[in-house]
Amino acid sequence: MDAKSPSKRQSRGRNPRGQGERLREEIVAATLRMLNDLGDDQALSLRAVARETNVAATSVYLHFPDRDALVLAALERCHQNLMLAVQQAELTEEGPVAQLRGRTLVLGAWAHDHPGLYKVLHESTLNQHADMRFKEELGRTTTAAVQRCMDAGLAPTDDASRVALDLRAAVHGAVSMRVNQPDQPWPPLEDQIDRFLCKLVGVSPAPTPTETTGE
Amino acid sequence: MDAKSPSKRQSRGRNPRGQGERLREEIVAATLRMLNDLGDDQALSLRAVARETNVAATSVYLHFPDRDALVLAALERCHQNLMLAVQQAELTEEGPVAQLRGRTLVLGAWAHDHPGLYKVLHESTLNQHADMRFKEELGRTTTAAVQRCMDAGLAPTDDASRVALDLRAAVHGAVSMRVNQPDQPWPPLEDQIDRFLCKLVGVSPAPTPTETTGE
DNA sequence: TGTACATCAGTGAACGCGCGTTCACTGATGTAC
DNA sequence: TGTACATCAGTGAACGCGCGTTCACTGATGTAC
Repeated sequence: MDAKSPSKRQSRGRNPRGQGERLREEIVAATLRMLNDLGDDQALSLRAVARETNVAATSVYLHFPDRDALVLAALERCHQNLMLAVQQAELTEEGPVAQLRGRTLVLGAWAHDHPGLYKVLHESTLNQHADMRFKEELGRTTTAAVQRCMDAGLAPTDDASRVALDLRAAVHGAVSMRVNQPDQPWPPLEDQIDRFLCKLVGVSPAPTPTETTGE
Repeated sequence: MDAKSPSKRQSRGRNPRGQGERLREEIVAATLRMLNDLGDDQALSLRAVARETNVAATSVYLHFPDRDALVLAALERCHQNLMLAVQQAELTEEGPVAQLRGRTLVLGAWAHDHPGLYKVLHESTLNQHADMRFKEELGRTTTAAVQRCMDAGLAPTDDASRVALDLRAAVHGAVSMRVNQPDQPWPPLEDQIDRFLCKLVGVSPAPTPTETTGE
């Protein structure tokens, strides 16, 4: 009899004519929520997404040809969100080094806030079986950010794509370990990222000596 | 009529009296083979393992209380194998730097040879839901290897466990990216590992005979 | 020596479940004439 | 203005499948007496 009653679904009601795409959004949102909880794309079922959306399982097929298409669409949306957060961080900071640091820290923070999604995006078997070329953007923008540091003379000139790859690998590894073993007593990610920026990219130590982040 | 006939299982025959534990070994071996192919523990079914072993599904219960116990036992075995390979590499090399480099390279090579197992061991959701404390050994031995470099004056003295964690994170990230996106055009892992050793640990460049920087 | 019994190594049928997907359908809202 | 028809947004029942697990069993080999 209540909204949370598991035995019988709320009717939810249908969208007005011409607004059918709204359901698509709700389905994608539910998919992202569940993928984040599960941390594994294979564990997600189309039927569970439908239940979460308060909709018949068949209704999902109104917007997605099959389960895999649904998951992939959700992950592309997820990647867009992540890229947006990273760009936002870059715009907030001034100077190439602060921008590179800002975007890297935000990536770490995003992973901390959405550990399951980070896992699915970067570590699920979908990476092998599906076309996820949209992910290449992250590599390109990282290289560009590193290149800007070098161009400004704030990092030793080197092959920017190679340096960016090293940085990306190190940060991904640090994040991955934390995401996969959240109960382990990890030291602060921020400090580790700063070490990577110093040692791998060669920028001078973080401009903020304590924790006063920017302002 | 043939060994590979999918419709009807070969009888396989039973083990002689007192040798029942052999089946356990076969089941674990099949589990590891399949986990490596799948790269995901959730995708592995007890029934599939039984089929692969040419045995009734119920026979698995003779040696493991349930599916999860089977997977966990296989992963513990898997970790033992990995540790053995790493130790072996360490014994082969002479000097703390060569030993650290050797163990790190072997870890990378092992991941390259068993990408699915590497994924399951380090990136599966089992890490969150099961007790995999046996994995802590890898961290301890890495720290010890780094400490030996510092003690010998071959790396700047620092908090060895912190430096080891940075190295481990970086290498894990580099390996993880390659394992998860095997079709991407990655540069040689060996070079990347050498850069990590130089930049993160601070040892002098690899003693490889190619350009002989420090001979 | 025979024979009853225990143990060992494994089997086959059955259970209930959730899954992805297909199919024919419902019922409200718009539109052509 | 009425009315037939099209479109839209979504439903409910059904399909066959593989799954984890339980249960009672089989049949060979050892052992006590």
